[in-house]
Amino acid sequence: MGVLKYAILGLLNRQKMTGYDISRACDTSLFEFWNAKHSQIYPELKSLTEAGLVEYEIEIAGNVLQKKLYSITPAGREAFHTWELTRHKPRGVPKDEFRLQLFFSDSIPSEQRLALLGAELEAHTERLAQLHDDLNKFDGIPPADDCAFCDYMVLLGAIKREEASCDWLETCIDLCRART
Amino acid sequence: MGVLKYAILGLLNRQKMTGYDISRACDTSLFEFWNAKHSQIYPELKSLTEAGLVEYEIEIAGNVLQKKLYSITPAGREAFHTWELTRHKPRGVPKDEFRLQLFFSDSIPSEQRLALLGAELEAHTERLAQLHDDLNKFDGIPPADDCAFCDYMVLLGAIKREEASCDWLETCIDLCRART
DNA sequence: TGTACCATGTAATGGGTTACATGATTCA
DNA sequence: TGAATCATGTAACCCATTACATGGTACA
Repeated sequence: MGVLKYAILGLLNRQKMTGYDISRACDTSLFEFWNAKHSQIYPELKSLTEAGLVEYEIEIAGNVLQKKLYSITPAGREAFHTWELTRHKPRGVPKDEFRLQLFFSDSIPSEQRLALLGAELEAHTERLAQLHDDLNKFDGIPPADDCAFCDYMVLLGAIKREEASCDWLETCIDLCRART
Repeated sequence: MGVLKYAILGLLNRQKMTGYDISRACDTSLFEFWNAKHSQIYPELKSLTEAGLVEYEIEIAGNVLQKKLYSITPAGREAFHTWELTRHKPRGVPKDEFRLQLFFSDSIPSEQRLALLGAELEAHTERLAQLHDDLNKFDGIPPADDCAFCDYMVLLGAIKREEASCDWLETCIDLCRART
């Protein structure tokens, strides 16, 4: 495993960044499919530096503040490229507390189950609306060799995922109502 | 957190089981939304026993083999029921190595990207076929108060999820072809 | 001058996987 | 009698989160 490593290398393959920038990227551009806290990123950058896959230069911001501006090394690019071309076996199905709850919901009254389903649907509907807003920021489909095109594809994936969740939850609600 | 605890309590709320049975259940009925290895389950059962939420009786199978047959206690039922009725905040988006890879795929040749997308589509298509087989085992929709109805709902969820994945991957493949 | 944000780290803890370790039962 | 499966556990390690800890910069 050790996928975080490649997330970082992939970002640095595009441009020089600080640990803080990488942390920001996890909260924004990578948000839909990866995440990491700064407490994980800084140690990882340290070990990548020791492994010779990245390097840094100190930059002074303002008067005193030292920023470490990281860049990828040729060895790092090589490692990233190998990973990028490899077909990785999917890890098991993601854990989902809501589905676990629903799986055991024959043990609670029907109205309570409907309440849980309704709340879940509301959350996904809201999330879907946000994603549609993000999609509307695109001015047409970017060209395929542009990294904006990748942004576009993963955003489409997030939208289809949320749509499927909403669709499923609506079906469940209908079924519960029809069969009670 | 500590959701595994409730997965176990939920199973024991239905029937008495051994640690091994619980382990099996994780690989089968819970597979679509939860999983745990036996090395995690046995210690958890120990701590649940210490907390008074479950208890066990020794059963002899064959001549010698001692099985621990666990059952839920009233306190355990209480704890499970509280969890079951609570609306839990969803943990962040699940990590997805493929999407990470796709996000960085502007760095590789177009044919390679299409190959990755094709392989991923194939895997999801196969998985979808399996799930449809599982659905066909149902003889109509079970009544809403039956635990088979819960099985049915989570299976529908798994199917919609896979359908969305296939749909998305097909869209990506089309887009890549159209814009190259 | 205060607040939001930029910037970097470590420590403790929890959750989870892999590997180690053992032995009984069932059925062909 | 051998293989698949049932059955229970521990140890080492890895990944990740929360909390601890510090301080500078930009801007209103």
